[in-house]
Amino acid sequence: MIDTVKIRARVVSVTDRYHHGDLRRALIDAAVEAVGETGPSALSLRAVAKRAGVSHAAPAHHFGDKAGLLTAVAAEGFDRFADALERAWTATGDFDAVGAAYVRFAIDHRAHFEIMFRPELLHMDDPDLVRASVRSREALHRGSGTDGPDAAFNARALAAWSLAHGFAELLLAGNFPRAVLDDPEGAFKAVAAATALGRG
Amino acid sequence: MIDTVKIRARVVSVTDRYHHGDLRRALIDAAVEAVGETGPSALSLRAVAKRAGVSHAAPAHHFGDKAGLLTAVAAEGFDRFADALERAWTATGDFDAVGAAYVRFAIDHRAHFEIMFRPELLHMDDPDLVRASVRSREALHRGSGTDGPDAAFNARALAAWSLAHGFAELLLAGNFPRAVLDDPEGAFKAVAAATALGRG
DNA sequence: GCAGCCGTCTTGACAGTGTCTAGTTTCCGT
DNA sequence: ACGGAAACTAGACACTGTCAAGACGGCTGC
Repeated sequence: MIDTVKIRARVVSVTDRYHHGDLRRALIDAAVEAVGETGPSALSLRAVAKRAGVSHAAPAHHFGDKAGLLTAVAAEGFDRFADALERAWTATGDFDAVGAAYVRFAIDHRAHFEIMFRPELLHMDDPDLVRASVRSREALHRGSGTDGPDAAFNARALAAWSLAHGFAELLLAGNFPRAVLDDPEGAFKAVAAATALGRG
Repeated sequence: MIDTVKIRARVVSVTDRYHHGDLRRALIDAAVEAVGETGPSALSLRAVAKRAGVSHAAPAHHFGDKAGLLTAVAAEGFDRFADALERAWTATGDFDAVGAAYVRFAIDHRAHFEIMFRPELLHMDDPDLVRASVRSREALHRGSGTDGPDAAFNARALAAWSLAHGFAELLLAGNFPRAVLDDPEGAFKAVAAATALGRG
């Protein structure tokens, strides 16, 4: 308890010091914020630095370059994504719910999601990114009832993934009517039902 | 015949003149080329201008700004997209083929496709873009057997669109194994078959 | 046939961008 | 207490998109 207080005090007071304390974390948060406001294309590294209250070159020290920062965001996103999918699967045990969680994540963590599937913005060979993205792929395969060694070649697995991903992408891009936006998870379940991919 | 020759000769010889002749067309082509090489995020208006052999500010005159150029590319893309979907539908009359055409288009016209569904890069209120995108949406609804007044709210229509779109996006982003890349249309048909969305 | 207009394109400038280098500040192990 | 290493700053560079002003040339009205 004493430790907790100590650490909190340190983190707070540390903000205006030369050594930030946890600048890496702060930069990721600032990047997520900025992406949430302006989209990933318009993201400026200098604006992120300013938001975190550090000099314009500080991000490069922690992430190498712009793609490095986005890679860190994507990796964090994939980890939370895997958590969400696993949670939905263990709670309900059917694909409808996992797919709905897929869509829900895209909406609630839009900034992360908009970066996660953009290879040209990332360092695709980053170990953390690879680990996290494999983790969420596995969670999804489990959730679509297509677990196993050759899940990648399984038509059912590809169908489940494509359906959820396409739904999420089209939704975020503004291609769906109001009714879908009002109840995205319900809409997705209706869509999944229309494909007989329902329970798996 | 004489006219054709005359026009061709004019277009060719006109390239190095002060008045380009069809700079608008040339800039769109150059943009598509550049996007195909470097992706949409790294697209530089100045690089496009250089590629077309004109000054760096020439694009702005025809398209207003960068988003204007991309909007023109997207509109052209949606028109060709609608053509392709309509062709597949009238030729075969089933959804499998229309979905396969969806995927085929994303691969063959990757540069167009990568721009078409990125609202933050476009002027979404551009009349040409709206017209063309509505056209391809209608073609798709026809192709998924969900034509009619309330097609947008039809779960089956959303399912078909989501499936094809998700498959295409995931494929382009490099998330599918080699086997899928070798025969994308066949893979999609197998995926569609797994959903009971097969014939419509 | 030719004067002038207007659309087409160029030139130059500006603020903002990512990234590199060198330098300054601070922490931490000894 | 001190020396090395890590964290961060400051300045510079080439490049970006956009804007204003000007140069050019095809077309229309006479």
